[in-house]
Amino acid sequence: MRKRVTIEMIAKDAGVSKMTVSRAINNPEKLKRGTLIRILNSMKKYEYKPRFVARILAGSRSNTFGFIVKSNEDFVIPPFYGECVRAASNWFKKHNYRSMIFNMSDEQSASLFIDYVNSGLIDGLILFEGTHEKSLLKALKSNDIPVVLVGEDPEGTYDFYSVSSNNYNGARMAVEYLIAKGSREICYITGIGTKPSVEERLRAYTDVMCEHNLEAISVPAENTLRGGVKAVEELIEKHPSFDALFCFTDLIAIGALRGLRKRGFDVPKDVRVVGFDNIHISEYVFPSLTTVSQDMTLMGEIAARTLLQIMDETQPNDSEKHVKLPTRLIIRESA
Amino acid sequence: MRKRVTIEMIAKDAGVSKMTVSRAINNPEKLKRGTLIRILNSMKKYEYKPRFVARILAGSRSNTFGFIVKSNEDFVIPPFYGECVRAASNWFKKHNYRSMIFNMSDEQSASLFIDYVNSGLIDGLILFEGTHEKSLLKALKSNDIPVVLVGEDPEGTYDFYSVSSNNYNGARMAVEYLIAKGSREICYITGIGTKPSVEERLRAYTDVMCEHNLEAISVPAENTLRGGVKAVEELIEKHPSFDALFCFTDLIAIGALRGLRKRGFDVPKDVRVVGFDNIHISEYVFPSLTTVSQDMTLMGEIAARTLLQIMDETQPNDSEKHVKLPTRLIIRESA
DNA sequence: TGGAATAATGTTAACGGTAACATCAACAGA
DNA sequence: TCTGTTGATGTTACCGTTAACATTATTCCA
Repeated sequence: MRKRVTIEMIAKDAGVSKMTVSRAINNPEKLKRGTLIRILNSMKKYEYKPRFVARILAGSRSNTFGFIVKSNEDFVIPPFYGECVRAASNWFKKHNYRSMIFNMSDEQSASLFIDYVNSGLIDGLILFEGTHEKSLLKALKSNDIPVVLVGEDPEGTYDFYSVSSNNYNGARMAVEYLIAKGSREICYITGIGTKPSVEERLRAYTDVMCEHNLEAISVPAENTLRGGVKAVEELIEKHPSFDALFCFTDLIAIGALRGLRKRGFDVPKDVRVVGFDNIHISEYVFPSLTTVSQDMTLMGEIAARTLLQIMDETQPNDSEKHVKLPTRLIIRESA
Repeated sequence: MRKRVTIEMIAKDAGVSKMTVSRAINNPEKLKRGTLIRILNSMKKYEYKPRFVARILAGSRSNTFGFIVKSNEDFVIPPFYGECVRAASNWFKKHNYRSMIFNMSDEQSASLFIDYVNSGLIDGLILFEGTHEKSLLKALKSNDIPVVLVGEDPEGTYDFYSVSSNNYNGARMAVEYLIAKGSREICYITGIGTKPSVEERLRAYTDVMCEHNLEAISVPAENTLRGGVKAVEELIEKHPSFDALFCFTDLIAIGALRGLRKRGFDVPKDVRVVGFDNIHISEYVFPSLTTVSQDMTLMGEIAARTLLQIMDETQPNDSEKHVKLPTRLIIRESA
């Protein structure tokens, strides 16, 4: 490998000082036309690329945003995040920012990642649920890194921006729909933990059931395909007479479909099933899944836009600090 | 935000020179016990974290590996990669290396990413199929970055290491199984492009069909769920009498299941379906998918191990430069 | 006990950029 | 013609670390 091309070599070749080359890169409008052209030619000739880490050390922005995700046993990037990552990435790219994805599955990876943050390698972050490591949040706050939480809005100590869905209304729609369809013994497979999404959807379910004088029965499940299978088995054991299932997520619901089939239940004839999230594959499983759709594309766009605004110092006003988007019920074959 | 803690402050606090602090971090065994302890205490007291970019600029390794993936319309990280990313990540983590994921969907993202490579921010890379951008490969080669290609083994100009499966044998097994089951009009939904995986599986299919004096009929499809649906529609139009489908990937196969059902075909009674990859969700769809399994976990481990070996200069010998792993036929409900 | 070998630490100069200030040329207005 | 202003470029210092070499302290053995 030949020697690295540095700004110094370009300066010499173009017959100017380093600083003038630096200006050609960062403030081209401040140079005389002829000088600029000469420098650009030299840069092309040597295939010069400024060295990222040197710029950052000298105090520049990195123009890089990151996504922090938590993988589960089914997917490295849970499909629920997918659309959002895609939309935000596109937004960043359009504004000439890089973006990258970090998998934060444990404390160790958090600490490794914090090095990045502390070094100025990251200008802003989108965090998904399950990645709110305390040490990470602290590092982000103390480095003053703009953050947007997506999908979950924990009104925590750190007061970051957030974009999420109206979980309560979404879950209500689902349960009310099942009741309208004629289901009476509707069980709920809920999520694990004390996240707002878990609590709000559960509350909606119990509220609606209560309003209709129906018994609310819920079992918890890991947010995975297997979690759905296991929860169904538990339900069949404890409450074999249910005629509908509302599930905390599509992943669980797809697992539930499999669990039901294994035990000989027909969906939707014997049991109606409704999920939450509307991940892409839900349209393709059999029976295709009736579900509550979160507008992940919009969430991604809003998150990205918010980060860019924070960086431009045109901070969105506080009323937009915690955005909650409406959900839609998508009716397919499973209910 | 208070002022950054630098190595200088630690040096002063511990009453030593910067260099000694640097040694405490990088070669603690070279210091006198007392000095080391004093320095460690100071570091803890000030919560000192060395600044990543400064180390790299001064010539250190980044201890960071990257995955380059190409998202499709269904997933940001195609599930096929998933297990591999997970396995390799764990391997890296165990050896105290960071890893991160880059989505390389177009030329622009390639050029942004190349900045990273040129800066020394990346010590090694795992590339998945579809990410072999020419400009990227060139940058990797000229920066002497260790690379392992996973899943595809294009014997290209750059001669990188690779880990892939024996596509030919895998596909043969699938088609022979279908024939053994009694299928005769077996169509193949093939992939797009001239990748080895596409060519080898297609060749295996035509070879087996030919050996049994059966007509080989194939249609191409995008490697997505929708691609599977569309290909089935095309087949029904052109060759409505098929009794089995072999698909280039599970994603296509799952799409095909949906397409078949829409047209009233029962799987496996009317049509047997076999996929390729054994992605996690294939076990959960209905009917669960019979498929050719690639050992992605092992591929990930081998890829990670290879990278580490290259860095240790204990380069694996050339016989291991292009690893091809065996595949297994996983029999489930769809065939 | 002295001198060589070795261990422990210090000093200097990079790494490759940019900020802040300095300089110089060109031009306008008095 | 002189001076003030502006525009274009150069100089110096610094970002925070490590490599390479220099120095000093310690140990070992004749």
